[in-house]
Amino acid sequence: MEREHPAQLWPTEEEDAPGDSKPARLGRSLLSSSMVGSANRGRVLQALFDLGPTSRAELARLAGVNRTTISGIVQPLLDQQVLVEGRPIRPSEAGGKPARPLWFSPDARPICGMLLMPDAVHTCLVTLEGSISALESERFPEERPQIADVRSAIERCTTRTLASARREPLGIGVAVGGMVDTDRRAVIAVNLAPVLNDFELGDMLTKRFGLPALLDHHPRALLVGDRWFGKGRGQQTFAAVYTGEVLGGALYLGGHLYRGQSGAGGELGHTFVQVDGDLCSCGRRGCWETIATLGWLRRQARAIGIDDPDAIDSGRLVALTKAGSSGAAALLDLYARNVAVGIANLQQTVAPNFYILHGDVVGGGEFMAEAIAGHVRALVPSRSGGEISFAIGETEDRAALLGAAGLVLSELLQFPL
Amino acid sequence: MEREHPAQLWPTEEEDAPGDSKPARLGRSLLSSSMVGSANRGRVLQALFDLGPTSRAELARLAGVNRTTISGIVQPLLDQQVLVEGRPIRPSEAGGKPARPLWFSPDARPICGMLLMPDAVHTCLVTLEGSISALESERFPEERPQIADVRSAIERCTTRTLASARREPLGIGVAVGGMVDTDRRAVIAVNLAPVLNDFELGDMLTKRFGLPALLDHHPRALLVGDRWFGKGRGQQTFAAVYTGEVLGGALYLGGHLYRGQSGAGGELGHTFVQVDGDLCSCGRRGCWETIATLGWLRRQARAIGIDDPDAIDSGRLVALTKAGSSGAAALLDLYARNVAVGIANLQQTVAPNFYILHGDVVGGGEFMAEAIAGHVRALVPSRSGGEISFAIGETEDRAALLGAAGLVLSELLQFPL
DNA sequence: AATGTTTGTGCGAGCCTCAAACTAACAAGA
DNA sequence: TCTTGTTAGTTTGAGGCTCGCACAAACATT
Repeated sequence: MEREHPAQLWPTEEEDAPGDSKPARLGRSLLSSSMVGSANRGRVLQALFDLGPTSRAELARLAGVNRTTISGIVQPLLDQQVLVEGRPIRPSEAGGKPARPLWFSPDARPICGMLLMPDAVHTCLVTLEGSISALESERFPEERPQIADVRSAIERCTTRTLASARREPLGIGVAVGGMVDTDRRAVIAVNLAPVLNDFELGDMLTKRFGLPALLDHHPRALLVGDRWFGKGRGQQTFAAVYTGEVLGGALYLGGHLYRGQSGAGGELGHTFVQVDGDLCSCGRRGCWETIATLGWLRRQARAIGIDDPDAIDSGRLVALTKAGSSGAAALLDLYARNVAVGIANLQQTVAPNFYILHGDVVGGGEFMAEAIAGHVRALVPSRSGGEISFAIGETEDRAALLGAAGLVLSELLQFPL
Repeated sequence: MEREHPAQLWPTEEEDAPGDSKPARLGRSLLSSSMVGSANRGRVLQALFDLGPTSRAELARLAGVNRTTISGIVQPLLDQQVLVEGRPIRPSEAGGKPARPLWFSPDARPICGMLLMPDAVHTCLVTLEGSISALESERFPEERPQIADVRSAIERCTTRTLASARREPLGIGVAVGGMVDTDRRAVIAVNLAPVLNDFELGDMLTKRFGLPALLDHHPRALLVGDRWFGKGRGQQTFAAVYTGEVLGGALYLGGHLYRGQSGAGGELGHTFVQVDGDLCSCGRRGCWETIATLGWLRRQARAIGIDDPDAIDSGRLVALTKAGSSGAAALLDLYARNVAVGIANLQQTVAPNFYILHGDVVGGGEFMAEAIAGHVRALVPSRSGGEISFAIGETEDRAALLGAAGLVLSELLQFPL
């Protein structure tokens, strides 16, 4: 792996150091001509992601700019082997010079994606085309792991993955199954793994591997994975919703990943849907998590006498329903309704209008998604311009790692205006 | 009122006509040099709003740009009398040439603010400094009003207000007490005033008065009023929450007013906080409106035997509590808690961290706001970087009209990047 | 009166996009 | 086969904008 300049996709601005010494910014500061260059380069690349292989002329038409502009932006990217020209496309019957579609080079620098869970770490390389390779995993010691164990496990895993990279990765993106401070790039807390509390993983990775590193929590990573590599491709506004043992969500609003202060927001699991309802693990009452998690589903399954209730999930529930179990059908409907309640609230609050479902629901397939969609539509007062649509995310393992890589991509493509 | 070029604050771009003929945009299209000019002009003006009167050198320092850049931006604005130079400020003891603070000229073109309620219309002029003048009102006929009556009432009212304008206003902003389609600039529906349903007010105003006209619903107008003229001045992310006979909210996220598809979003009143709870006016059960409106408060007041329960509101509730009524104190606490539930959900979902309270709560003053704030803080799981703060908005009449004017201002200052 | 400091203004350089002209590569038809 | 029409991509010069530098203006201090 030869050594390259750290950030060449969006070249050589000195990045705002964490301890930014500049005085409080005026809004965000003003634009300069060179920023226009960076921003437009990012937008062209983003358009390529959204459209798939596209010629310069087509890009120029869609953007409403001059062809020469696109050529000027694209040429350096071709030189850097970020992009390549595909084979000429037959012109229409009107004739004309064949267009050469541009697409991401397989030889472009990859991104390292990392998934940090309570019990293990997974790493891989992701190309700009969205293919995964060099997948590695490392489990943490089960008995009272020390932070040193965790650090060395992460280091080993990452080292193995990076060894497969032919070019230096653009950065490392980490999806964390817990709370994250995106500013400090640190893990705040991970349920069931107190060893990870207050763990400055971002700094560690940057120091150890000399690469930019970004952390975010799991649902937000799923969202950006969907945005660049999945069903959210090309969407300007949508939400990702994760269900399972816990609930979470993330928002992509007006072409930007939304993060609240230091990465808050999207903590949907602990919104109230049943004031003074059942006790939640957070100590409050009536959180959405009390009625829409797998834990709730298991309790209900047991109550109505479904076989092996501890192993119930959307997949089995759909199978039982299709096999004719009326009890399962009723439970599925109630579960779908309960999930839909939280989504309906999100729809009323920010109206993303498009939802990508992740987690347990994926196992239930289209059937489950349709059940939820139906309830959401019934629970949201109708409104003009408000068709609500749903999609199912990638399978769990791929989604999270693509998402982790997507965090880096978001940072590279979204020039901060 | 002499005739001027329609949009001179942000001068002479041909605006995107409503029936924009350009093909589907690439994300949003690329930046050009001239857009940099417009965007930077907008940002400088925004900074002036946020900072108050400020010299060129100071602006340049805060923005981290060259002084000449600011001079270049500001000079045309001085020529157009958008800005004026204030009197020189004494230099510090270090000496130096006295700075000349820039501020909005009282002779700058004003904005026409309009508030459309079920029973009446109110109009006024708002200067860029935020002062209100030429206030006019017109009531609609009480018995079965026809749309023609409403149109002529609005025209008369607007004409009287505009007659007082020394320069042609920059535009007309309308706050509507009901549902709005911001794209079509039309009223969709107003509770209790079916005559207003599907009323294309924006087009009518533009045709009749030759001015740009913008509509938005009431809570969103309150938010932008706060942003430019009120407690939200200079904030990058915050929320406005309206309580009273109905509930509503609006979001300012990352320096931009947030609108969902065709102006949805912020319809907090019909988020679920009590699944299968009391029947709501919308036909669903357990909406936030069933536990946090004045209607709920009146029912509770009657139930516990408070004097004149039909006239209860935050103001009286606080007064009774301070006078020592334990029943009122308990009711106040419950009311504050119920309001806090919806805010806590909003905090968990988008984490704006700063809330400006409008509507009934304003009458209860700091006491009421503190009660709500306390409950919100208790209802939100604690989290790093998450101090939640509250402010009380302007009194109802001023807030809505300033907000309506703020809609126009947002459009002028936020150059769409 | 001299010195130091800060504000605001010309001037040329650099970066970026745009318009127009030009070359390259194809289809269709005489 | 040759001409015409069409589309893709490149070259070149013009115009906008910001930046750095130098300079005049206006103040405080000594």
